[in-house]
Amino acid sequence: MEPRSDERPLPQDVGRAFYIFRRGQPVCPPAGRSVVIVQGARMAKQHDMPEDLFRVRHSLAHIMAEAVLERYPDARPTIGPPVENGFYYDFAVGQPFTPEDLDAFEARMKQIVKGNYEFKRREVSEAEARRIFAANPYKIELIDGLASGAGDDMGDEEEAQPAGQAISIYSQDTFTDLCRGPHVASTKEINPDAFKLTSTSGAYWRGDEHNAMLQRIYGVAFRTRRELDEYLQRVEEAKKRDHRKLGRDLDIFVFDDEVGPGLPLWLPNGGILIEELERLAKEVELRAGYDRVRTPNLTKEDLFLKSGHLPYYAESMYPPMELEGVKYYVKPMNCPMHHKIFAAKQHSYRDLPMRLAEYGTCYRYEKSGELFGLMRVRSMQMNDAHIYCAEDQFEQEFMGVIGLYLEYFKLFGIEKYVMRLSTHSPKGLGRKYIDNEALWLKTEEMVRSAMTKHQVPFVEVPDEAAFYGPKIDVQIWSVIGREFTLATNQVDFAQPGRFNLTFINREGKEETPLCIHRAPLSTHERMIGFLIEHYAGAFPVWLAPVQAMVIPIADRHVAYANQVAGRLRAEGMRASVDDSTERMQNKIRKAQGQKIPYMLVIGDKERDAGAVAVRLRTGEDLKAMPLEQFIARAVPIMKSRAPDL
RNA sequence: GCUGCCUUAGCUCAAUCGGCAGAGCAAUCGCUUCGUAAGUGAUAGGUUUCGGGUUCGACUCCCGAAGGCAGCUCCA
Repeated sequence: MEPRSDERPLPQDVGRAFYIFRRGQPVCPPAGRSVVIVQGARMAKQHDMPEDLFRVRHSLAHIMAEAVLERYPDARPTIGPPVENGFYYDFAVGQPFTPEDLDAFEARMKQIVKGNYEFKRREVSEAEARRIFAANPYKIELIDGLASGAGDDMGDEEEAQPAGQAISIYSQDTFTDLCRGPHVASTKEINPDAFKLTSTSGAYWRGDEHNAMLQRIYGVAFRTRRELDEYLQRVEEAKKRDHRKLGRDLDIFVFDDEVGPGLPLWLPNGGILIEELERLAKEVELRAGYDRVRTPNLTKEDLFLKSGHLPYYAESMYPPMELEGVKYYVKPMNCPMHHKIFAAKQHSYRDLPMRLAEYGTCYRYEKSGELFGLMRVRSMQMNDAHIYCAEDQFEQEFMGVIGLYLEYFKLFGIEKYVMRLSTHSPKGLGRKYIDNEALWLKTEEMVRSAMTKHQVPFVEVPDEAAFYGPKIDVQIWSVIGREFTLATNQVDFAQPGRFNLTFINREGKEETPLCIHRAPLSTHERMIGFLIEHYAGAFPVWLAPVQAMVIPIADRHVAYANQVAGRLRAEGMRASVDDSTERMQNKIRKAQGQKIPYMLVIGDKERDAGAVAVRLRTGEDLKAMPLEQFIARAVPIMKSRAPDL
């Protein structure tokens, strides 16, 4: 088996796809609980990770604040929670921190830890808390929140505390912080060699870009030096399979400054990946009853006004071009045009469900800082389709799409993902979301019950829906740990009405269909970015840009090598001949570097016997075998899209 | 977009205090014709990302822009 994208271990004891999200990050389950809530998960936060680590990380955040305040007395600590692998603390401070600051903070923290200071908890009245933190407007704001029953310095606003509950403060050495705890009893519980400050960055107060920007310092912390080293090692290893690096090494894609940021150029090897994925999608979608359509990359403004996209998405659309007084937009999604295709004909209930598929190319003007290799780009080709169905067909259609997800994940061996039911939030109605709460609740329940009935595990996260309806997103992680939505399955109760889409039902009356937006194979960009990392560049045979490299040992073997490659190509394999003047060893090394599945070495013996000596990229040497025998082995593996070699 | 950092040959990186811009790999041309992860010689490759400034002199210092990286925000 080829390596999978698993170097960022999931919390232990957690069933796959069964863990909890907090602020979009998966977090550990309560100690001793192996399966966790699927819906509306809210939990006592001190149990998000083993409690001793939670205390250590949380306490280190306070100790870091002490070190920061010693060096910068004007800094104002704001919020500093433990997080996966460590902790951070956000400070309001005049000057951003420098790498030298970090070194100094870390050195000072080690001293403090070795000082064996006690962490003392004290409960204070609201008035006293206001006195203690009078010089820190951020803490005062937190106290305001506590007094009114909102969150605390963990930044977890959803987890409301009863109003009027006692306010607690924690002190160690010279530092006192507003804090719920818990903490270590003494700094001697902290291993001074098992933590490290890793980075600084800007971060908005309370995660809102309209607020002031604070300076965040991240640290990682573990129980032992060894665990810390292992973590740092894992991070280094992960960088090696970063799709941005492998994409260049394997000649899959490039970015060019003169073309523009976020606009990838697919090299021939990338072109092959795209072709293979589209071939897969077309086969699967043909079987699943989809019709393929094609639509323009450009449409008049009116269409996006009608769809309702412009008010919500204008910021991430390329600005319009105006011709003869008419504004045209480059499309950021295909749906409005698919709706128009549905509307082009009158439909009977007998036509439904109607499934319109298109690998459409869309353009979205993502903010510059949001671009990320292939995972977040400005031009993308989506595995898009829209399913128009009657309400009583919804469950089957929606779960049919989920079935496609699962089929693809099995094919690719994707095991680390989470399905997320993204729902609306009441406060976003009319702003982020279509203002029809009844329909939200109804469609959310439709999805929830369909998923539950079919026993597909999911987590539920409010305020993540599309503007037109709830959705099931499939969350995956890039090799460096960033979370992305890979695939999506969205309910749309808004656009069919806006487009006056109707069908004639059994009673002979007009009825508005539901629409399901879905993209199980994501976009080519994100899917391939993910697959590069998932396979660490060692693609299964069917995806490998070069499937077999024929390696003649000496010049006199080149003619036969070309013959072999020709025979393989006749079987539909992508085979090349390395006829460079290098030695065989060097040719093998290069082919290994390109992660080519099969290396076929050819010398006198093979030429004379009509054979090939097969070396797999795993290093395994299958020795010489008749060419036809190799074909009998490899071609079925290729055609069946098997993971084997 | 915001905060910080970075940008030297196709790639990975050097260049002392401001004093002649270098190496490995890759590429090209030879020699070598080899049995499972680097044979060998030579050649070429640079307006040090771009635009200003300071200086006798700038890869090096200052200002601005572009692109990238980390995080925030946002997202397929």
